[in-house]
This record gives sequence, structure tokens and C-alpha cells, in this order.
Amino acid sequence: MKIPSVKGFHDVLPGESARWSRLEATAREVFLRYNFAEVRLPIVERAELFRRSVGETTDIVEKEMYAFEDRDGTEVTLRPEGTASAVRSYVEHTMQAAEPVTKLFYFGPMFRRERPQRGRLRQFSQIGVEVFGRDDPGIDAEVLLLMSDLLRAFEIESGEIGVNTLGCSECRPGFRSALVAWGESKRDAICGDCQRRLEQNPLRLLDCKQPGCEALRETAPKMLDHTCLACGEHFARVRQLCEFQGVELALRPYMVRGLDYYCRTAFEVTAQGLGSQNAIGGGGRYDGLVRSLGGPAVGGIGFALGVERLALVLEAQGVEPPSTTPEFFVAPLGSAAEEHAFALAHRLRSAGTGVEVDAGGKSLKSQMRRAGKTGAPYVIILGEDEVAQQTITVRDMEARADRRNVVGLDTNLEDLRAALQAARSTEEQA
RNA sequence: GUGAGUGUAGCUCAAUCGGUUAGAGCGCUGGACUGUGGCUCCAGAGGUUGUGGGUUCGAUCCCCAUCACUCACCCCA
Repeated sequence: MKIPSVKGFHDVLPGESARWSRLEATAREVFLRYNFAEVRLPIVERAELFRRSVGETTDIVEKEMYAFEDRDGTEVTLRPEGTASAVRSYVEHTMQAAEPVTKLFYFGPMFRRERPQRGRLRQFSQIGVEVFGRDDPGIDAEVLLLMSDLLRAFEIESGEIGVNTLGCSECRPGFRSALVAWGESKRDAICGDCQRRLEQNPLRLLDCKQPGCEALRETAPKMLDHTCLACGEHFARVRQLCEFQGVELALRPYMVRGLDYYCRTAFEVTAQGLGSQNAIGGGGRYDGLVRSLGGPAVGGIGFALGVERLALVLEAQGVEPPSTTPEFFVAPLGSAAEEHAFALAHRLRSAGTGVEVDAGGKSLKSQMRRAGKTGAPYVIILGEDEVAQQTITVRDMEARADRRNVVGLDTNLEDLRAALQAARSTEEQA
């Protein structure tokens, strides 16, 4: 009886996992250049952490969390996002005491119980960064620059960074009332969803995709026109600094974010090839969050990229996942040869190279076929003749030539490579 | 969560009006070549037609349920 995987929970199979490894390795490299340090965060947190940070009335908290009661009665949940965990960790370990600025990055799975679609799974992986302890526009620009560098390093071609300012506790309430007033005045014209949003989450009025609402939006107030002086200057400076560095930011006056903690600079990256789930990353500033979770009054900013979506974009771009091929393929003929093949392979592997050993028993032809498929540049043939003469025959696949008796059966990696190299160069001279 | 669509071999797809033995290409295994890969040719393996019911003499085809995926909404990475 087959037992299927759970809906929305997928395997990342060998071909694809190579792409993931590459993404993570690349990200790690870029993060280190920006002096970010990795933090490994738990997957289960107290449910309260997200209620207080992401927001009670957000979809994520209201209907998407995998929350349950632990055996001791603790209300826990599979984390739906990374920022709250990172903040919790920052506060729990009083990181501000060790250094004024903390720059963290993390990889890992997140869980949201949504209806699955392409690019939207119930378990999905994020690559995220957070900076604590700076609230100047310079760090916002650095984070945006980092994100832009990352996308380039990933070879994402269609990534577009949209930005907006969400204001702060000073100016957002005023904007919010202006928006609600506008919404009330259009109540009959906006869609049903928007009428609901008007009550629950008015900012969401701005990014409705209904054609009717989209048309009306022109007449809606923009946060940009309602910022306090400090927020206005902050945002202008962020954009200016990015421009200096050649980071293109598309101003999206109607972009809002789904998590309550964001303020001031907010951004998201969209890319081609994903259908309607076209956001590959998003983030922003969250100045009150650390304080509200019991930490010091420090500002924060961060973003997360969705690994599945990055992989889909790369696939759509026709970028093949990296493949690794062993340097040697060992083809033993007969059981006596198998022992020697095993020993030789182990010696070469210990010396640091990749070796695939085929099973004896099969015809040389079929072993060669398999060798060709692995892409190994050299096939070591170990038959009765070789064992008798204590030597090996190496088939140079590219040169399509056999190298006989150039090394002994007890050769090491260095001598073997040297001999193969020598064989090639004498061949070229001839 | 709402609305719609699609499920046939490992993959991509056929199969007449509901008709008896469900096919092809690719891939896989082997052979042509008794110790030599890619190309070519030949052969073979591989299917409870997603699953469970129903209608019918007969179901891959029609109906119901269910599961999964896909698309849009919603949401967001």
C-alpha cells in the first residue's frame, strides 16, 4: 500500500536539489561579503510569537498557521515566517549587548496552510536576512543592494524590485483614516472583497486586482503624500542611495505588505515565469517590532526570498541545475576484478576525487554505456588481463583512446592524473 | 477558503459513437559488436487507465464521491 505525501508538502528530488544547493551556497557567499552571520532557528515556536508580531487579523495568523497544543499544554506552531523567530532569538540572547548592530541570515522551511498552487506550497523554503540596531536610510539601501546583488548572483534575469513607504506610527494613522474616508466614499463602486477590507485591513484596498478597483485607485490617497517629514526624508534618501549604486527601484505607491509589523521602507521582488504567484521575495523595515517583543528599542529591517520560486524562475529561464560528474568510472569485469576495483576506487576517493564503481557481472559494453551517461571523463577498465598484469586500462572518453599499462593497479590519484595528462600531450604532438 | 479544469507506462501524449488484446515517442534493459560509450537498427521489460462506487451486455470514455495536481480568486515567498 502506497502512502502518499501530504498535500502541499513536496519532495525536492536529486535533479532539483542541486539547484537548491547552488542557491544556498551562492547566498551564503554573498551574505558573508556583507558581513552577515548565519543563525539556525527552530521550526516550532510559540503561537503567540506570530500573533503578536505578524498580527492577529492577518490571514497568516488567522487561518494559515499549523498551530497545536503541545502535550504540556503549550500553544505552539510551525513557523509561518522567519522574521519573528529571528527577533525572538535576538531578544532572547540579548544580542544588542554584544554589538550595536546585528546582521543575521537564515535558510529554512516555513509553513502556511494555503490552497496549494504552482509556486505556493504549504511547506516552502526561505532565504532570509535581518538587521537589528540601525534605523538610518543607509542600512535600508545596503539591504536593498544586498538583495539586488543576490538576484544577480543567482542569475535571475527578470527580477524587479518595487518599493514603497508605509509610514510610521506618527503618520500612518492619518493616512489610514484618509484611506478609509476615500473607501467609504467609493463603497458602492468597489468590489466585495474591498468592502470587507475596508473594515479589516484598509491598506489592502490599494493592491486589489479587480479591474474596477484598479481603475478607481488613481483617485485613492497615497502614503507617499501623507508621510511625516522624517518618513518622507528617510524614503527619499533610501531611493537616492540606491540610485547612486545603480540599483533600480520601481516606485509602487500602492504596494502594501501582508504582515502588520512593517513600517517605512517596504519592498518586494517580482519575476517572470511564475503566473500569478510572481513574488519571489519581499521585505521591509519593522522599527517597533523588537521592542514589542520585549527587546530594546532598536530598529530592524529584513527580507526573505522564496527558494521554490527562485528555482521556478531559473527553470523558466532555461537555466539547468548544476550537475556533478565523477572524474572516474570504474568498470570491473568479473568478481576477481571487483575487489581490486573497490580498493582502487577507495584510494582515489580518499585522495579527494569522485569515483563511480559499476557492478562486475555486467558486460563491458553495458558498463561503458552507463559510464558515458555519467559523463565521467575517464573509465577505468579492470578485467582479467589487467589483474594478471597488475595494471589498469583507462579509457579517455573525450580522446576516445585507451591508455594501457601507463600505471600500476596500485596507482595513486596524482600519478594516475599525471600519466593521463602525459598520454594526451604526446598524442597531441604526434 | 471560493470558482473552474486535468488525472492513461518513469516522462510527454494517443486510443473512432461506450466495443472486447489500451498504443506511440522519449527514457530504461539487452542485442547487433564473445573486452569498449555517444549514432543507427532490432528486441524486451514496464499499465488494477489516480482511488472508490454507480449506470451498462460491455466503461479510459457517461454519472457520483474522493484524492492529487493545474489555473484564477484570495494570500504571499
